[in-house]
Amino acid sequence: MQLQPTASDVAESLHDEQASLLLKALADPHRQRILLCLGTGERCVCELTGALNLAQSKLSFHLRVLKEAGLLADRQSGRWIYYRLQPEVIQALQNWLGNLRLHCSKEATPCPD
Amino acid sequence: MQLQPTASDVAESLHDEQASLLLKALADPHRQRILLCLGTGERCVCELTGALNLAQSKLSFHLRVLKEAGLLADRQSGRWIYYRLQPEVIQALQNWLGNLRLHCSKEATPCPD
DNA sequence: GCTGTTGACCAACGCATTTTGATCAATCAA
DNA sequence: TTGATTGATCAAAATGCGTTGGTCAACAGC
Repeated sequence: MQLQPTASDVAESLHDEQASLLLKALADPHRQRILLCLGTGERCVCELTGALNLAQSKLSFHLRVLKEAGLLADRQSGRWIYYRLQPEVIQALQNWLGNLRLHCSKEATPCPD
Repeated sequence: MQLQPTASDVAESLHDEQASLLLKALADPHRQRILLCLGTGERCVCELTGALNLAQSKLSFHLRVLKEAGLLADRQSGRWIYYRLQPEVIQALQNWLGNLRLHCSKEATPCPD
């Protein structure tokens, strides 16, 4: 049973449904801060708690949302759990957005009366 | 007084606050469908109502959210109002996402004990 | 003018998501 | 084994967001 989309699932382009999940996960300010922080490299949860000044259970909740969307991966090392971005998934979302732009400049046919 | 960010405001890169507004606007499935529809070109509200099968006031609400985020522009022609995507804004969001990927692969320094 | 149509706006309601505080499992050191 | 630390999970409360139905302004045709 596959819980999260793997990187290869989304490497090239994204189904609208997957894009929807990603965009929903990205919509929260706390989660955006988490992503910005992880944009500088992998980090342990205990580091994130301090860096972002978030209550532990709140951080854990948002990390889970991001992970379930496929945006984050984690690894355990002893007592610590390290999270990192999944750049392929972000790339796929960039591509999805890019597709929106391809033909959007076509002017509307005027509404008949 | 400037209500929405203009295209040139966001042409190159995006402040985190602007990105936040965009991502929040993108988080709703109805709004995603609107964008996908407008991805094929400019459309009148009355067309969108039919194409997306949305109640008028619901559609109007979501169009406003997207417009206030800067993702859409509109023009009036007689009784009709035509909406279109703002490709520069979408491009800017793509860039914002791209920046996340630049340095994200740096491995964490192990947590000291 | 009057009427029909298009589409924005508003407030009340209801649902989904977030927050909070507590508990629990796993790991490690003493 | 005991106690401390890390981080996930749960239920309840709080918050935020979307929906609904109604009203209103602008425009066009009669």
